Amino acid sequence: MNHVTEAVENYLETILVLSQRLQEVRATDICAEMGYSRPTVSIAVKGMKNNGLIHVDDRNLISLTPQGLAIANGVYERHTVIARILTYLGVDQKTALEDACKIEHDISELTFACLKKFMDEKQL
Amino acid sequence: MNHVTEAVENYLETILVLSQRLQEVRATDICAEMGYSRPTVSIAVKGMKNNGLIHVDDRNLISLTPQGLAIANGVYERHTVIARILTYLGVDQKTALEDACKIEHDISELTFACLKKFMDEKQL
DNA sequence: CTATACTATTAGGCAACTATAACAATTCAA
DNA sequence: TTGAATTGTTATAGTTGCCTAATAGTATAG
Repeated sequence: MNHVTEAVENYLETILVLSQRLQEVRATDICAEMGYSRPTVSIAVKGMKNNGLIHVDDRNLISLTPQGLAIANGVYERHTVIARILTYLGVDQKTALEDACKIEHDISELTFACLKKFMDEKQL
Repeated sequence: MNHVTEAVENYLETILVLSQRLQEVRATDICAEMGYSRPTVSIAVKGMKNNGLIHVDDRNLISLTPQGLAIANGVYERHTVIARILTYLGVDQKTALEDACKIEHDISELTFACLKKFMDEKQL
């Protein structure tokens, strides 16, 4: 598989979140959520489609493939754990979510496992 | 002042570390430390010089200006605190340092303060 | 059914940050 | 003191990821 960039991780995570929130997900929804222009999202969608990360049907509705879903779930889980740990350390909700959005792309499997273990032990 | 990119933060941090390790710091040393080509570092050095972050003397020796030093110290302090906290959570030394290199550019002032406070309380 | 609004794509561009190749300048050792 | 190695720079190019402007296609309301 190709390397998945931070940008693509963010697109996939956004699609996952939108899938839970909306009946249907289309490029426009991604624009609104991420604050990017339509051409930018259009090109990103094309790329992710070509890499088998998403499926785009004949009505332009977007869904995650199993492969894309696996990545999205991974990123989202990191996001959640990081945000929780930052909150536990005293960071306010808003900042914790913002910082988690960035850190989620940076940590190794190992570090993630340790963070998760720590929070599990704290029963949070 | 201009926005300092992650790349520039890394160059400044590297110069700080090299300054402590070596008598003199030149572009070549940065190449060796960071694994970048000479042209790449040459251009980065020129930019940082123009932005008043470093000084380059007539023998091409590089030093941090007060402004550059302030940034480098900030990044380095984040790096240290993050690496220590990850180690405390059970991450091995090598991985902790690698991940800290990435996370150090992403966390807000607020999150950094909380991380530091946590480690201070643990007396680590 | 047609005009409007909405959605998607194409074309062209720009800023960062990296690279290689080639050249210039400097240093240093024989 | 000259030839080789080291160091630095210029020119050129590729990738990523964003943009605006313009075009094309689709859906919907009158």
